[in-house]
Amino acid sequence: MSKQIASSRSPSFLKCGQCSLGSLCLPVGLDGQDMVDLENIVDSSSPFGNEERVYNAGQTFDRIYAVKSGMFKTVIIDSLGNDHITGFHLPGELFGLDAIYSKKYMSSAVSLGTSSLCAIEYKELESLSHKLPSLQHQLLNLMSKEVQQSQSLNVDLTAEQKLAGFLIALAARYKQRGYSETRFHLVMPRRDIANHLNMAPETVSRLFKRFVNDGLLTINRTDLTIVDMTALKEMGGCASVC
Amino acid sequence: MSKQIASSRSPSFLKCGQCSLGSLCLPVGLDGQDMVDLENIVDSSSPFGNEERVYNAGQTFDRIYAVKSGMFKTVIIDSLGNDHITGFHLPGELFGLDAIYSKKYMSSAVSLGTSSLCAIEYKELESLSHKLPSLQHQLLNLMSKEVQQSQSLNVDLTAEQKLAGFLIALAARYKQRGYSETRFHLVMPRRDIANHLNMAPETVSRLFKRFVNDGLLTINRTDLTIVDMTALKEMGGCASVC
DNA sequence: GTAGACGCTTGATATGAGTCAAGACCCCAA
DNA sequence: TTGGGGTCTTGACTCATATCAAGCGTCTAC
Repeated sequence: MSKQIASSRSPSFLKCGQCSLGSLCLPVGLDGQDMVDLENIVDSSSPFGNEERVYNAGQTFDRIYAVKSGMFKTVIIDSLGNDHITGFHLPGELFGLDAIYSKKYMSSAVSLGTSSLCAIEYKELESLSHKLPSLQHQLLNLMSKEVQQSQSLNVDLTAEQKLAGFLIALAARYKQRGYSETRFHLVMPRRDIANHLNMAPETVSRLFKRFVNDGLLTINRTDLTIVDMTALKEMGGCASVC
Repeated sequence: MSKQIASSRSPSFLKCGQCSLGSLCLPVGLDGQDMVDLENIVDSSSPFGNEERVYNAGQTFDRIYAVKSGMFKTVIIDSLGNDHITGFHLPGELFGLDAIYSKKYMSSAVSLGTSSLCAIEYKELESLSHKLPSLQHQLLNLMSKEVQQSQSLNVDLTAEQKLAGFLIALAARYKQRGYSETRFHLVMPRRDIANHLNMAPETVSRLFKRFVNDGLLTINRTDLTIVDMTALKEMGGCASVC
């Protein structure tokens, strides 16, 4: 990828210690010199435009990424050429972790809208983790969370339950980041939501209509408001986040 | 759990350095004193009987487990009471890793047939990982593998593709452990296979019949022989293991 | 042996969600 | 302002797989 990566030393770079996402991201538990050590292995990228690629499946793994702003999706492609969105990544979340074992990216990472991220050389991160117990701890925690989340996506639910669960989880993640949990923008197109949840875009459309009719939410293109959170949670069966 | 756990110092315990699973399990990359250090935090359990529980969902997380012999399944239960088998674990594989983040087990672990395992206090494992770069490396690798695998289970496939993929992956894992990759025992009941793959037991039954009719495999209760691996792989679309 | 239980198989039917096809809406560009 | 391309919605129809309901093995216990 020819994307320009600014060094952490460049003036435009907001260091981890100053970043508002510190409480969600890798720096959890770090301060003083430890924080500086981490900052020194983090590089900040210039923004990505809509649908711009960070890396492609099959590329040699070297870095993991943390979302700084906007949203990224990770997409795997099976041998038949069908693609599947494994996740949408919000600010403070990491992606690329699935490549550690295989040493090459198993998925492609793509920007949704205008988004930016931080890149961390994995080799350096692993070394630094030996020195900094808190960093190792947080890295393992974040990977564990990832395991748990992708496992809970596997449960057999109706389309209705899956979509409700998806919205609840998204709301919770926005809330965690200090945004409204009842009103937010659906950055990704319906097609992407459908793909991620293994359903047809038409089904997503019909379900949204039903949710609106049932007074669970209002929606205007990408502007979504959750009207009855309780009912939505009940419907989703607390599938993802309870 | 009242299960007896023998200390690694007890005579019956086969130490990691002598264990044939060392090349798959945590000890990868360790030797000398490092191996001894690991052995000292590993406890070996007495065998579990069929359907016996190792831990229950909701219990406080303290240990991760490595399968020594037999097979274990991990089961999550959603708020509606439906259970879902997140995985079957073969010798050398770890489970309980999804609990690191949440600090309590998200799933229950259950023995299939007579099986045994090793228990590792997670706190001690994390501490030891600071000291031993190779151990940290392997732990992160195994977690990454787990992420990748559960993600690839999420792709939208037909029942036929899912079952074929499941058998291929199982064959590959047996091969890795020095067993035949074409002939093995299906330790788990049809019901469990169906549950894991999100289908009805009847569908599994019908598909097995079709696979036999099409000359892909022969099956006698739990005794399965893959006759045409190539065709099976093609059918599975290399979904899990290529 | 025989009875009971359990798991597996098989067939008939139902249904949720996919597919196909058309139309509506929205946004941008000229 | 108008035209064109994309995304989203809606309706009609199809199909894969679930569900329901027997029936069949096979194993165990007495």
